[in-house]
Amino acid sequence: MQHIFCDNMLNIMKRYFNEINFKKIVDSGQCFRAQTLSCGANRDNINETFRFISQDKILDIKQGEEISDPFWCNYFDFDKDYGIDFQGDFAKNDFINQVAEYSKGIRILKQDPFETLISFIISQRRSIPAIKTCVERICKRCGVEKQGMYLFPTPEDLVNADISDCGLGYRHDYVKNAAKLVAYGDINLEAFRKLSTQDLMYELTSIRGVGEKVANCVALFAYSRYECAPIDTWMKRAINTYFGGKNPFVGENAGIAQQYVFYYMINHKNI
DNA sequence: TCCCAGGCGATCT
DNA sequence: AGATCGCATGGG
Repeated sequence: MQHIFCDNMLNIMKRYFNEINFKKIVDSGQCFRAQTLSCGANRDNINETFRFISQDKILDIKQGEEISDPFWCNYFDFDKDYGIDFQGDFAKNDFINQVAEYSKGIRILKQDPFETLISFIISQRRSIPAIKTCVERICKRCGVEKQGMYLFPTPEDLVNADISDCGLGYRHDYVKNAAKLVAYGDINLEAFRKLSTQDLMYELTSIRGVGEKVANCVALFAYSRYECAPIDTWMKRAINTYFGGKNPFVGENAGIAQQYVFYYMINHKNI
């Protein structure tokens, strides 16, 4: 079976999935505005607060705290059983074990489609810190202020604002064009939810500045298409280093396996 | 300073 | 259909 790698990795990981790890999610590269709020010296970081922003909601939460708000339960994908009991032989793989241990607690978020689309258009050929800087700039430029934070702009906000000095580079026109498509109703990101993954990918890649990789990110991180596995420079490196150049990230949970490997890779840059 | 970053579109073979 | 190239900017 082609997707045996992904199934095996989830099989390993199910042992660990009794707790979400907010810190890892903040640093996982799937969202760009979540923060770890610094909170004085504590060597165990036991009092760290994590701040998530989605649509017009802000959540401050500490590790171990319960979430009851249905909005955030949905955001953190509580309904998805990451401990799926896959069948098939278990091929012991040292790399899979390392990744599962290292990345345990990350979940695939259900983010706002417009924010995800714009953010990942901006993401191309940028480092994660640089993406965060750009996204924060456009929020501050034209997003609504709330509790000292700035919400991600609506399509209309983005169309009407001058964001030419937000450091977007050649992606500026891509962002403006995508915002116009949504603001003018030429595409309906909510209606995309009921498309097949194949049709969703077709619609997303028809937007200028959206290729296979960015479309996969939007499909996975906004529309929960777990079979979509974005392959960027880090994932290419992983494939070449650990899988002999053959992409193992295929199958119905490929995107989840991909995200765990991605998190491992960006935190092991010396390899 | 130099290299590279969650790539894409245009333009070739 | 595959391979190559230019692209704007910021972080390490």
